[in-house]
Amino acid sequence: MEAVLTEAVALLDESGESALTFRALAGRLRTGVGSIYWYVSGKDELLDRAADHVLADVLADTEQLAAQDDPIDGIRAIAITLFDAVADRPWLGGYFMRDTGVQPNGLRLYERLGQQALRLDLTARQRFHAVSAVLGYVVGIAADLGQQPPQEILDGEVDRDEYLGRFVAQWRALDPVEFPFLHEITDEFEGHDDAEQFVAGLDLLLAGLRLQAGR
Amino acid sequence: MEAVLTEAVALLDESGESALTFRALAGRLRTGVGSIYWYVSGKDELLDRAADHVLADVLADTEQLAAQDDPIDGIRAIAITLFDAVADRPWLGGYFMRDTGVQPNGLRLYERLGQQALRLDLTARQRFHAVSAVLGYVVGIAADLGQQPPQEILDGEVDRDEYLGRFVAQWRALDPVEFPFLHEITDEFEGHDDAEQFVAGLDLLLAGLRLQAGR
DNA sequence: CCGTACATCGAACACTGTTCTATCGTATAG
DNA sequence: CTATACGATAGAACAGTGTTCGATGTACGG
Repeated sequence: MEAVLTEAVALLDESGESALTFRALAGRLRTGVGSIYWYVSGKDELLDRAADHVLADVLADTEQLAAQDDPIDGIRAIAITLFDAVADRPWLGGYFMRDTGVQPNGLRLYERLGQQALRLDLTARQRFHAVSAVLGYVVGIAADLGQQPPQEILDGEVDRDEYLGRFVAQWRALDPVEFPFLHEITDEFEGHDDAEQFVAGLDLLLAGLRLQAGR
Repeated sequence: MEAVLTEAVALLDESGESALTFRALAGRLRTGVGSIYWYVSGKDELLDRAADHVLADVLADTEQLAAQDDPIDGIRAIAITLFDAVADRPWLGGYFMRDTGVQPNGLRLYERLGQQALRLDLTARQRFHAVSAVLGYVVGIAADLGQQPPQEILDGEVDRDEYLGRFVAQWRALDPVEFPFLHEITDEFEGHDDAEQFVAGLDLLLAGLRLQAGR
């Protein structure tokens, strides 16, 4: 059982979502496809369990972060840890939101964020909305990053910078009068850092929360 | 061509992502599967184009919203319009982020948000981050809602309230000492409104942005 | 020795996206 | 009028997928 999950995660990490087939997984485990179905009801459950499996690590990493002085700093740290985990596991993005609320580790992570919110002077509803918003934001950015580059870059044929460069070139070719924002953005986009971008947005969200909590 | 897209969207709207198969689509169009490949290079492009196709409507709906007095109100209105569109098209969630930056309407929507941001007193980088954050947040919440209920509710067998009730019951059964937040949340979750929840988080984000822009 | 429960396996099935080739219809050139 | 080229259609074939199912093994208590 444990081996099934770890090997499934390994396959996902190495070659992405499409590489996780029952036959490939069975091959790795040196067993038959039928055996996997004894542990797992189907592919959906396999992916859910795999996602929750890696969430265990995230949960462990956020263990001591809960002791932060400022609860909002606590939320910030947890969110960043979660983002980092998803950043180098693009496949996670789409599946861990499905876990929140059902799978054990997803629940615990939700709770961990919520316990920081409990230390804020908010109504229950405000707390509910705040935690959901933070989680939703993390998922959204993660999903954005999750779109795996179209194979060429995965094979190493094309450089990542060159890949992004195509977008930039395409944007620059647009009419500057009709697309003033895109033109201004282009320079920022070139050589931008995903993590930095994520944190910048997170801080906007948390600034709003801070305002609401009167801190 | 146009018919292919509209019929594809119709299939997606009616029965979700899994219902859109080349054979089903060909059947509706009273044609062969091979014909579809003349218009579209594969399923990826079909989904991209379908997503961009409905974004045209969103774009039209946000047409007059750009004239808002306050640019942040403008961003708010555009974001809500986009959310509404995704809310009753769960399949859209996962595919329109892939469009932003590539497909025409996705780009225009991005630009439309950005033009509001241009009216704010921010650095180019701050603008870039702000717009990306808003879009990421919308996508994240949308993806959360996008997880289609597991068929039973789609068939009408099980009531939506009863479906959510299962979650609530499961949460209530947890240890209140270990999960204080979840217990507090439970009441809020019961009979919560998705749209209201979305707007609440959006307003937190925009409050932070307002602070940054000095308004 | 049996029997029962757990566990394994892989062939078979129904379905998917995709490719390929044959064919149609129609406009334009000779 | 005929020939040719080309936009467009159609469906059979292929490789690959998740899933089912029954046959087979293994362990252990009676």
